[in-house]
Amino acid sequence: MGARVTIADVAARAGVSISTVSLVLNNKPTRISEETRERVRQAAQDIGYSPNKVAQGLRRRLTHTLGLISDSIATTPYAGQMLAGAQDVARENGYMLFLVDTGADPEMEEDAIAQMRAQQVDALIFAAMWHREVSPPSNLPKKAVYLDCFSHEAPRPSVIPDEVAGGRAAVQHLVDAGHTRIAYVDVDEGVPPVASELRHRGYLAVHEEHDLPVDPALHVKGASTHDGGRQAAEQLLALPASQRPTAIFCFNDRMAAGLYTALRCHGLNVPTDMSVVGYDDQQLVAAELYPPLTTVALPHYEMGKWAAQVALGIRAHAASDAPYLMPCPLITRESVASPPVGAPTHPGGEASKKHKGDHSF
Amino acid sequence: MGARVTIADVAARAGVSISTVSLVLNNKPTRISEETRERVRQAAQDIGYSPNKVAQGLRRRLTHTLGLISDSIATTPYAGQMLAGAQDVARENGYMLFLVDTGADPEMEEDAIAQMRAQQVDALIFAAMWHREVSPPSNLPKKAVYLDCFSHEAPRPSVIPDEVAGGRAAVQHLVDAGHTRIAYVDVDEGVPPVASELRHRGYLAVHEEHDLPVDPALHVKGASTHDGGRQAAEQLLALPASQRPTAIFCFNDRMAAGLYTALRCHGLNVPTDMSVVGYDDQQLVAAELYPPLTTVALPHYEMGKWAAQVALGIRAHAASDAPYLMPCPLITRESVASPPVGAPTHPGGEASKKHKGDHSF
DNA sequence: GTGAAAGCGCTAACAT
DNA sequence: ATGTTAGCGCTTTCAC
Repeated sequence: MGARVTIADVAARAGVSISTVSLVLNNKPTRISEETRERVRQAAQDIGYSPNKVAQGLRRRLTHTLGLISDSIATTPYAGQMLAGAQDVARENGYMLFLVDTGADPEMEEDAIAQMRAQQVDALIFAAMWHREVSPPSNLPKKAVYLDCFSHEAPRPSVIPDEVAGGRAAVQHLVDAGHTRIAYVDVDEGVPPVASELRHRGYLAVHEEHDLPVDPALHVKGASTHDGGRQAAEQLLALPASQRPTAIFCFNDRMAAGLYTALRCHGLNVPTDMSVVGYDDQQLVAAELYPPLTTVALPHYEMGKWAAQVALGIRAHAASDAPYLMPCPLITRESVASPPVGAPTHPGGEASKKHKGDHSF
Repeated sequence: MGARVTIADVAARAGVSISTVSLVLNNKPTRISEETRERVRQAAQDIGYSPNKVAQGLRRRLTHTLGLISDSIATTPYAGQMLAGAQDVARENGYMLFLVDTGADPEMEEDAIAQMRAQQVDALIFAAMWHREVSPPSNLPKKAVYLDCFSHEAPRPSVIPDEVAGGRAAVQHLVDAGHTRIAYVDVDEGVPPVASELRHRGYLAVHEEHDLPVDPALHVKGASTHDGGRQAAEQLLALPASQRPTAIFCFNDRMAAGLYTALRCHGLNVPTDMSVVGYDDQQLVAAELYPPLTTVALPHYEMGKWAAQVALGIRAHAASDAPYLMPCPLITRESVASPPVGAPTHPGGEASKKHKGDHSF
């Protein structure tokens, strides 16, 4: 854009050589008199000089740019906080962020990587909108880092959410509130997201730890949408009274919203008749449900920061190929209460201490 | 990153000078034998050469980068499609996108602009998350363009949604369905968004065109959230039966969701008991309500494209300072039906043709 | 203490 | 039809 003022202009105005200008403006430990330094700084200030980053980049072979390639985090209302995290650490460290969304198209991914290389980015983040395994193009730089995804074929430093711990936290919270019959509304998709099984693992672990029986009828599935949640809830509500859950742990907030709808249609109240915990802490959704949804937050912002920090070498990461597991905090709101009095605690209403390992199916 | 292969390497391998390489790789109309051209292309291909954009940028004084500064579109789940639009245009035209979110902090905005200039971006977009007037820093380049915002002090080409037409479309749709008592659930904020008044203008225009009376009691306000919508609905529902609306036009989808909640709590069904139209077509919200919400879409993607196109000079824009008004399409889903039979058509149940201009309050 | 000069990788006159 | 040369704006030895 306009700013055609170069280092030569500063030098001229300060009556020194351009190398002197460069030296003082970069605070090089070269011995230049404080007097000249001041004169140079003043001159630069006066004419509004700001170094041309492109020229600097060419010379220093460092562009102070960070590339972020994602399938669609930038263009989807879901995981934008990852961008926020990455952006913040970039800015704090004087980096600019190059962004490209590829729609997960391999050809575009490869092209995006080529573009990033051509632009001489100093570091690169390869991100996914939702936690999954990816197969990045072969031209992915060695120094890239994965954000919200990982790859076995092409391992790199990687951050993903600690889904198992998240699932545990959700279910433990329900158990703490007194629930023993807890349903898991799972997602039912062609390729189930890795999160699905991981969260369920957390669900099972808590059951095992508390010697709670696991009722297969309480593990229902549906599409990962509002409507999927609604339909899953209908399944649960169709169960005989003695078998019904008193609480539901839901794969995500969208489905939890569907749950709310179904429950309300049946005249059931959240949380007095049914407790529900979601997952994601989706912005503009979880906190806006009525009542506000207790849920497990996906640490998008923190993961974004982590990725940018290790990409820029500001943060060390373990040498192992194991992804870094970012904690998923439980966000307590108003959708959980004690079970209604008189609710059955176990199938048929008989309380029982089942032996461990009985929760397989 | 790795790619340390330069034009000199290609020249060496092809047995020509670097200028020849440059000439053929840039398809310059200089007469170089087809034979040599092929040899050069082959050599480049063989060693995986890709021109250093930084060096090119320095020399050509054109970096093929587009800067996008926003208050928070990238980090908020709301208007990400603007980014998508800008990104798509950038990519299609061989540009890379520099992104920075400033949180609307003037100091950060100024700094972001300075960074963009220093990076020698070829074009700049200044964007807002929601349609508003902005006061950009004084260092905003002359060639910048506004996206989803505008400024009187520092005019530039600008795109904003055609809110008046959107409001008209919504209310006209309701009138077409047979409604005559239509409420407007407005937003009640310290500084009301410019959209608020504009959409209301559309509401009034339709009433005037159809000689429909405008009942001030039907213009209620609340916070622009789920809960604000819920409370506004309660106000409407507290009206005597004869004064109740049969349809509600809502400032945004979040509030419409709150409306749904309140309606359901009162045992009212959408759309048979009450029709509702929202605004925004917010991703993962509007289509996921139950029933899916008929709403007016904010043309985020199209606005993003427009901004990028005029910023890059691919698209002409009118010389005037008037912002370009992007149409807001009505998205018809399932929240609108005819009014219930027997519903009053006007206050007190008496139908009436009021004279024009009677809708002031 | 400060300046001259070389060069980052590339483009574009200008030669040949 | 192709090569030589002079920079783009900056950093960084190396002289003085």
